[in-house]
Amino acid sequence: MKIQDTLSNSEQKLDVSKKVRIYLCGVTVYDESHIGHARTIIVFDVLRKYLERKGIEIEFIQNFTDVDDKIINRAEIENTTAEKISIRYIENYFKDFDGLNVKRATNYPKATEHIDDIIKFIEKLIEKQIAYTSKNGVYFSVSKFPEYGKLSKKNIEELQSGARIDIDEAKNDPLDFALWKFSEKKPAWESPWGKGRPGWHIECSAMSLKYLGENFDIHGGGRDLIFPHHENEIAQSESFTESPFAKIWMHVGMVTINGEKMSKSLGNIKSIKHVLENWGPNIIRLFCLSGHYSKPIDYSEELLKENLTKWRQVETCYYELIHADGENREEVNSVMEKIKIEFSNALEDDLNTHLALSSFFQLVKEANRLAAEEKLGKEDAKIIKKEFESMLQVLGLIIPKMTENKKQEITNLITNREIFRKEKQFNEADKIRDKLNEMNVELIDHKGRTIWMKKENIKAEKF
RNA sequence: GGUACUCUGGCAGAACGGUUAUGCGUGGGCCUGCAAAGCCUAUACAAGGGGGUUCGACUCCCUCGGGUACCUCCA
Repeated sequence: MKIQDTLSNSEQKLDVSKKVRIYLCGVTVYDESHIGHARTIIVFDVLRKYLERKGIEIEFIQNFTDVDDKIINRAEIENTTAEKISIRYIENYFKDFDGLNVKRATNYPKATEHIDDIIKFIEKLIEKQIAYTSKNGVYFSVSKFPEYGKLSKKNIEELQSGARIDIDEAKNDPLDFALWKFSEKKPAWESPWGKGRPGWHIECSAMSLKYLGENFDIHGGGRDLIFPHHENEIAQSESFTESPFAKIWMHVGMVTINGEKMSKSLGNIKSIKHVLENWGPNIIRLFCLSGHYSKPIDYSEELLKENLTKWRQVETCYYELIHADGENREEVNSVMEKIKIEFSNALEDDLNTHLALSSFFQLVKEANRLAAEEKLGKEDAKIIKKEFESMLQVLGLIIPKMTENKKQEITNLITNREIFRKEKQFNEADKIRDKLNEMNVELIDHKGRTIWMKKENIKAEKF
């Protein structure tokens, strides 16, 4: 598999000969997550699920930043503790992302639970004279890391001349960044240099090293983390280990809205909770995967609607497949084989989910075509269904399941409707159909038989 | 201002020098008791502007222009 690497600015082969170690920068837990977060995490979810389908073992680490000024501010506003805030939003996070059908990471380390590791990390940097203590905290000396800027392609002189006026005259150099901030209040820990809390970037260096070791395979996050966050991580980690940090840097494009980045300050946030309520997980995932991950994607109701149409086709396909009972054999093997290969090839090539989706929809169309032409045999359906489900799994899409009781109830209603239809009592027959529609069950009349499909309840569809 | 990315048909979006993908939308049709869903079929001579390189460019180079992101916290 090839992945575009931000550092080398070229495609790199992912080594899958052994366990693949991935570190994804997660969220700062001070507020609700929005679909910008969702996209990044869904992209990595698909990457992970695809690799796992190939039988590759994955160690997937995603951190929670649970110590940060924003959390502290929020706690002050609400007159509560930072810990309570972060606990609340971690719970919130899992609610959102479980709802989006994102597989849980191997581990979700939190900064506050790794203070010792962070302190040890900083100690060694001080020992190496790469970090220094000032009156406000411990700083990383950027000038001691000559390669600084290699990820974001910035050069140090330009950064220095363009640096905004820094209030902190305790720093040797305006580019130096905090590893440890002195503070007496609230979330603060003892350290060899004084009471305080870690800076933002150090946690990822310390925790990725702890859980994934040196030189792990993929480090990811949103594009907006390239500078300064990931740049600083490289500086810290490579100074520490004196060996290359991550092998591949994979960055996901922003979600925009009306062409502008979705962000708190612009007030154009669409929370996952809100979108999930209205559109459900499948449509959101289809939307997030509809373009190449590295490019921005513009959020709009029209696009979600477009994906709703597609999702209905997927549902139809599923129910046609499970209800297929024909004898016909169309020799569907070769087509499926072709689609299957195209699907995988697309993902192998820098996780081209858009092309993978095209293949997937080709399968859906093929199945629906056979069904519409009354040619979908039971055996063929089995073959198609196997691939269908495999792709569904990789894409993280889920057909809502039904209880046996409900299925029986539907079958009974359909039988009754058939009787009315035979007797040409169409009013009565239509009443049953309406009743089923209210249950979000749609009937598909084939020649000589009627099948049903359960439609996912999409609130936004009603508007 | 600097750096990076980006600019494809009504919309969304691929293809990384030679097949004008694909989806949505729209028109027509099939199926149906009527619908719905689905399917079939038609539909766009598209490549930000201008130059090059080449037998041939959406794809490479130059240039001009638009957009976005980052340069402070940010997925």
